[in-house]
Amino acid sequence: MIKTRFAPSPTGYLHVGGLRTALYAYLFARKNNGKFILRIEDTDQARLVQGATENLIKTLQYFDLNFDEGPYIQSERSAIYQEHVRILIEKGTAYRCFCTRERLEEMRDKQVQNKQATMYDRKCLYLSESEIKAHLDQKTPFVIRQKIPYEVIRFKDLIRDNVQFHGKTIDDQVLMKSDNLPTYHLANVVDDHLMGITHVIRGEEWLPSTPKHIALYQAFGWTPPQFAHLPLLLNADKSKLSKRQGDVSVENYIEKGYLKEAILNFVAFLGWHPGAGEEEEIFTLDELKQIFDLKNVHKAGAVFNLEKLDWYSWRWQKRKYEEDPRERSEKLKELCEKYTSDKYKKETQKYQKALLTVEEKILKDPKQTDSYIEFYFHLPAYDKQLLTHEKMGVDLSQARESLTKSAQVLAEIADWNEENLKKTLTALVTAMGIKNGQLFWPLRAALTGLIQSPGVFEVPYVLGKEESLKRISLALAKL
RNA sequence: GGGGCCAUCGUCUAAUGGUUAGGACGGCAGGUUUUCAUCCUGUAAAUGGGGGUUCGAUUCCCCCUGGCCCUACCA
Repeated sequence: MIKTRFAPSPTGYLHVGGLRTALYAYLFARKNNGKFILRIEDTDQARLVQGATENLIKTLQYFDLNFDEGPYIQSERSAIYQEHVRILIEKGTAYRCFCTRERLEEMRDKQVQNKQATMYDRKCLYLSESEIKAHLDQKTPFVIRQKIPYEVIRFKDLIRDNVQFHGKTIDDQVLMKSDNLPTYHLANVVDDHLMGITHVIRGEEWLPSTPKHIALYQAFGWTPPQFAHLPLLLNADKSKLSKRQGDVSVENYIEKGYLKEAILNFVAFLGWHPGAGEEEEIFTLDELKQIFDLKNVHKAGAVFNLEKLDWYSWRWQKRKYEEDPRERSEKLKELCEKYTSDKYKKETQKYQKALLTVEEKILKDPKQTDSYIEFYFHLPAYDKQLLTHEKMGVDLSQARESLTKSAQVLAEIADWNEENLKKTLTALVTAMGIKNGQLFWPLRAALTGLIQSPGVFEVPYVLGKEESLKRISLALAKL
């Protein structure tokens, strides 16, 4: 039975790279009718963040990446690791190291100076029984190190095929810290084995650690699981995706209004492709479950490119809202609530009408909501040149004429609605014998004071008759 | 310094020992639209370099170059 796990550290938020790792591990398990479990790797007390675990679980569930077991919490499994490291010491594949941090630092400095590899010199490996006993009696703090075998360590990675390292190039890893908590390497191997993980799917940054893990499995006499090291997610400059160069927190993207389907679809395609000439790029989680295969995961890292995310987002919005228009209005409501300032909300009727005219833009970029509707409430200052448009054949005198006539016919509209506005204004175009743009451009510009805005029929409707006529006369005053 | 991984348009990627090296995003141009957006059409844009193997290499092998990852009592 296939079993995969997602094993994040609770450092505060879910990293987009972590989301993709979780997704692949989840998809692989589901595709093969296996299990997917969650394990929280919180053995570093210094990096613990309050509430991070809860947040991680919540976010995973938000994406419907449901786990079948767990969450297992490593900090609660301390006794298990201690028992296992004891076995290693007995077998002689791990040893206590009493070296002080100062000594280690000094040693490393020297090695760097001499352009040597920085590795522990195994001083404590050669301590005699009595020396060890003396240290123990004196309660000298110690760590437990893994004795890396002096031999070639090979393994087959599901994505990278054969990989090998020589033990002599690998440092004797700390397995148990002086606070009696295990390091990643120990806890990870012990847990993966005990939890029956068959496939370790994780980021490529772990590739150089894998021989240490293999050696550990061997030391315990266990069969190692299969490994699949995923390509890294990269910044625009190709370095490992980092906080410094942009948003890496999944929660931030949710906050920004991206649909979960879009986010998932997007990260799924960062480093993976259905292959076989498939050209469709929009897939649901269920569809991904059917077609996902580790064989189609790439080796090279993938730049995390937000422009494509925007496209996915738009495509998913259209798809979802076509399926369910109610969802669209709920989403819109939620976004407006979050992104428009209260001063606009006070003018409830106008505000709501205004929103209708910019719905699509809000969905595409919710944070701009305020600026989309601002002009309805305050006419921006503008130059009279805005009322002209060379390409459309609108000069200042044309603008004056169009606006004057517009004001006349608009003043006579009794029932002020979009339909009537459209009827009246198109009739005016015909009557004047001019092109649409020659009337509509200056009118829209006068009403909005903007170079781009919602349409010329909806704007005056939202503004109301009085305000519309007022803005037209303000424009005429400039001419 | 040591070890390892990787290399197709700007980006995400497809494909194959023989193709006009395909798609998508973005760009540009045009069209629709009163403007922006949407939508539609078109277009530019890639196999890092050098050696092999082969009738033929982007594909297989080697070297180089470049990029990245690891090199903590972090994960």
